[in-house]
Amino acid sequence: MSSLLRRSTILEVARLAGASKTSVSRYFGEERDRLSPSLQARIAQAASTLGYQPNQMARGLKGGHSKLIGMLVADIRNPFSVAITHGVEQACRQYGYSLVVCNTDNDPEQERQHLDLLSAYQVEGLVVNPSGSPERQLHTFISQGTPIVLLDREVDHVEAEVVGLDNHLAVDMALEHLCVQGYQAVLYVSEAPEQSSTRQRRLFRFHQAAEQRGLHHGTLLLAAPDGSASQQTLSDFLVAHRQYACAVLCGNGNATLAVTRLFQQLGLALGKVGLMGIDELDWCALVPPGITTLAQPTDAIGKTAVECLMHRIAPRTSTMPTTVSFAPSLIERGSTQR
Amino acid sequence: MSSLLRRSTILEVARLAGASKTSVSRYFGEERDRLSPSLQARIAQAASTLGYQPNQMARGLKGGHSKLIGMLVADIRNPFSVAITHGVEQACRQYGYSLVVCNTDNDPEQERQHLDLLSAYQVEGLVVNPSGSPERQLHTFISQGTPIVLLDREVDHVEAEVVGLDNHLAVDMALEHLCVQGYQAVLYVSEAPEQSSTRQRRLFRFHQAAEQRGLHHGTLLLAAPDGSASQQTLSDFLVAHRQYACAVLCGNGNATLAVTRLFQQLGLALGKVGLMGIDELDWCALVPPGITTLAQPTDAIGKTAVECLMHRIAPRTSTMPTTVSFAPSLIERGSTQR
DNA sequence: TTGTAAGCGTTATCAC
DNA sequence: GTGATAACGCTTACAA
Repeated sequence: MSSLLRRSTILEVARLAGASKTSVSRYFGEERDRLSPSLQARIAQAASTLGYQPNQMARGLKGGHSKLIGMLVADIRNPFSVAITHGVEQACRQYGYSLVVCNTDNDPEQERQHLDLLSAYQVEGLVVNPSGSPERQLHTFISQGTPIVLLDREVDHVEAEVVGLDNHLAVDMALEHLCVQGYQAVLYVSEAPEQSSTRQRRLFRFHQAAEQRGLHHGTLLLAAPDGSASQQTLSDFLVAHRQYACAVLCGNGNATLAVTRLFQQLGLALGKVGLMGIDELDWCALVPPGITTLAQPTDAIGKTAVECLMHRIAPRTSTMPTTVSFAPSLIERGSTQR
Repeated sequence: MSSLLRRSTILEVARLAGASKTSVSRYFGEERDRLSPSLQARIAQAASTLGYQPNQMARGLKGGHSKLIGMLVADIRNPFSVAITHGVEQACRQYGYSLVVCNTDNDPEQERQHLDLLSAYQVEGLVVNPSGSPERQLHTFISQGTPIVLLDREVDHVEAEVVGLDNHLAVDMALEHLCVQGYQAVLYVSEAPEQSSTRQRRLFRFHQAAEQRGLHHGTLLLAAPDGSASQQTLSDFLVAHRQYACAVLCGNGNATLAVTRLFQQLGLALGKVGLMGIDELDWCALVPPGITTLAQPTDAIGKTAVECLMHRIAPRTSTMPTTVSFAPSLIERGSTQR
């Protein structure tokens, strides 16, 4: 029975095994092989009877090896973020790291605090889905040699890999699909683009590509949560283009949610007025006749982010690219069927 | 400009401020008041020019004060869990603690690993939404004096506060509502109840209360994800009770999702056949005519969990109750309107 | 009010 | 192969 009051230490294991601290340390570190089989056995035995487990705090103290990865999420209640977090966590565990997840609720101040904190815990790497532009602090990490990966959003003047969706491609795929389905006028709906390079990029590409295709188009920036203004903008757009087949393209999951509500408030029939969203959500299949989406490969994105980190933590020969973009996959449903 | 290569240490601050390590330590600890204003000023000055921040690893090592709370989540992709996690994180931050979130994907083995890990990081408290029955390990924490709070699910033989919904009340409220709306036969749908005390409790109370009310009732345990068997069970129930007004009560969010899919596959009209779910979800308002739910006060639950922990970490006069149950709130929508 | 010095549990650097 | 021993950065008696 090993329900001691105190965690046992390396010294106690060493004594019980008739060995030195060093050997026990080696056993639990990278150098187990250097120990003779008999010593290994004794240590294993002693450790198990004592229920010994190395104290990570002490480990982190000496060599700076906290075995911790920090992750900053802009909005943890966003299903997309959750999916990515899930991927990141899995990958971390595979590499023997633990993940400290911090949620910033899109608040730059909280973001700053959390970054300080993660630095205080000596995280060995950082996965950041930025809320603001914490350039200074990220530079601090970089200059200390802590690798950083940016998720989904870039930060000015911070050189780090950026992992995320190929926004250019995503918008193109969306418009292509809408055109094929015969829609002639498209309204793009986005959350406020100021804070997010991804939102800006999608928005910009939308203008560009819609122009190229000769589509009638407009933009709706979501503001007030009650959606009063949005409702007006949407119906104005539909009226102005009533001679065309109209569709709405949503820039992310939140936009899709908001617009679906608007459709219901306005009594619009999905499909008659097309609806398509970037980001796949649980319920997109459930709102009849189903909402067409562009799904992001969230697990792959998370996994890739961690891989970038690992390559930089234990530097190999190959240099990594500075941007990794994934293609979305089209999930076709009734909302884009006229 | 403070972009040094290495984090500066307490010693450097002390030197620059012309003070001792102890004073600097006091300044950043609980004893700032004991220092003379002039000393405080000098230290503040020095610390800020050096960009000093105490190393939490070192702090944790000496006194065991890691300022870390560990949280184990059974399924991080479940919106309910996310909401709770959000609440827990906020509360932790308020108390000056950071949160390490570990997801177990409902896998007892992962759960064990994560518990070992959290213990290795010297977490000062634990919020656990158990996947299995990690009695042994939880006891280890308890015997080391680390307080534990159980979320939503109990674990046999582990004495710890349990924070969650008042399941008894929730089921009663649901049945009451369904009765008032004129439904006479109710099918209860649940995920496998083996692992979860909450699921068991709701299921049990359903039988009991449905019986008391003289309702016709049945049970559907979700198994295969494709839902083939479930579809059969549901339609059988409806056929068997076709002379009554039928409704389905879903035991949690996943069940609601699954059942909503079934309704669509079977072409059932919401309301005609009643549908009600425990757990509120983003999209419940969006599937016409809206799905009636019982919402859990997730923020309150998360906050309470952390408060329990804090009371035990810094023991006060009052003893805490061993169970804290919250009442759900009814959100009435069209799916329970005949 | 302030400082000195002894750890905390581990890893890294040398020796043997 | 194995083992002393000195850090790591901080807290905390104990002095002054």
